[in-house]
Amino acid sequence: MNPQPLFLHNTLSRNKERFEPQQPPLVGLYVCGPTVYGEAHLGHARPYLTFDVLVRYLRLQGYRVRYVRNITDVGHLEHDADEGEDKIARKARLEQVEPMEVAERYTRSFHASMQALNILPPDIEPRASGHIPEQLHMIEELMKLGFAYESAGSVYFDVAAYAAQYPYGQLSGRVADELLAGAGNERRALEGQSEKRNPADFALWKKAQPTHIMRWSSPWSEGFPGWHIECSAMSRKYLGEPFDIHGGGMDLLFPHHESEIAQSQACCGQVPARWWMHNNMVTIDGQKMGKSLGNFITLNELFAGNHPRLSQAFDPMVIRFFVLQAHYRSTLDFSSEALQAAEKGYKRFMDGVGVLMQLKSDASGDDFAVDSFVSSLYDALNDDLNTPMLIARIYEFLPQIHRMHEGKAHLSAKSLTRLQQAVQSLVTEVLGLTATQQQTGTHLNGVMDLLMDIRQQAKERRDFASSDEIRKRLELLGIQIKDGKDKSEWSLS
RNA sequence: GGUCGGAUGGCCGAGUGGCUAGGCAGAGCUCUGCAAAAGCUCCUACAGCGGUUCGAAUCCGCUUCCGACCUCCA
Repeated sequence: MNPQPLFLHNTLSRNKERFEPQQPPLVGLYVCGPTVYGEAHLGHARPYLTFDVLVRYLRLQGYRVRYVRNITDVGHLEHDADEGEDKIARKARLEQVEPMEVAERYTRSFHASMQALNILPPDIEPRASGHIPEQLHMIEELMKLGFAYESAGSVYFDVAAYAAQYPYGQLSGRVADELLAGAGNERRALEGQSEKRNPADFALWKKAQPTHIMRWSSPWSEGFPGWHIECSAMSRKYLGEPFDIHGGGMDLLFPHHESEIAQSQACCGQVPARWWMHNNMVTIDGQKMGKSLGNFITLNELFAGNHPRLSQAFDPMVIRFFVLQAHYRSTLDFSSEALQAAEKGYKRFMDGVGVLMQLKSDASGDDFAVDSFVSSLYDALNDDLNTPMLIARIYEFLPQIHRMHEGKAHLSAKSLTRLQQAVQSLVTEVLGLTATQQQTGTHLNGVMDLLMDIRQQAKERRDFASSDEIRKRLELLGIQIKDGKDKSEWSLS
């Protein structure tokens, strides 16, 4: 248990603030989940990884976290689609399947990728399509309160009416007057603009065009919910208002999260979440990795090494380690070289941790201060989840571990146990890193034991021609032999 | 144009006033029948120009360059 306070950066104040939930030990966390109309890519992995570490750390500290992460399966208007049709509907027509079939397929694929990355599932994973009544209800409330209006079957949020009563733009630093005056709208050609009272207004409900397949009944039209209302309605339903932490990618800051705040504040009179946390983007060649830019690499491509930019396949744990080696609020530049560096570093890291776990105490005194080292590890996480700092401090400690392993340094049983427990819980439970799994069957293990015995006998006869022949031919089969002092080890490469 | 964030050694990436982060690559060494792996050692960078300070990668100003958001996007 860590007695030190945890500081988390709050986008609302642009400062690190000491985290204290409203009703300890309960913590309510909402994270914007994926829109399931395509394969998850590396950029998607970042927020889920970031908040996975947060949830794991909070739980280690004894908090009871309710983690809600939605699945957006109702589709949203696609601006650059020719007919302005629903993203999911468009994909469905192309693939000749039901829209929900597409959503289901990519939801399953998303779950598989998350599991591979050892990202714990959220406690509640609500689907937008399953919460249409809640969204309709919230829209009706907003209309009743005078913050929304109907226009040609669609319903829009009235930003001017809202801004007259509440501060608008506080999260993103936008100035309400300028937005209302249409600043930055020069390049907009959004469909439906003429229906709005003001260009800054955003849709709560959209009337479906005849070609639009995904549609639900509402008091105003057959249509579908607007771009931001699902998160407001679902977070309110499962976490109440206000809840503790709302998370998501930086690109959602505006308009998505700003709109969520406006909707919820208009309804309930307060900002819906106390902490707003935003992870930075994954870049590739200095540019954001994103669907619309077409420069993304899917997680499955990374796991399989199946992309022109990749020289090899990467273990999901290496991807996880790679992402955690950068602080979540910094951009992270992707390249195959950077991943290869992470792969090698990860192996050394986990090997060192593995050596530590095998250590036995044979001393009564301590050769170094375990307590200050362990607290320095917690300090890193307490400082706005500084995972790269945590990793670096463990790396720095690796030589000490090796000195102990060689019998050149010692720790008492009590200190060693404390060290092992701390590293174990931080590396395995919080960072979520586990040794990469080697898939070997019992048959292979048996055959390899036999071969290794034969080779060992050859070595003892100083028949190096034979032992080298075995090693060379196994290497061609993808099995690597490493000779130690007394015995040899093998591994699939 | 507006809002926000960056520029750190060959590459990735921490660090908000003094104590050379760390990883990868590279060099040397140890171990070893050889190889591989591993371990040890070395490699002292902070875009530019001013300013504040005993002292600045870190604070302030200016300049240059880059990115995110302002339109679905993690």
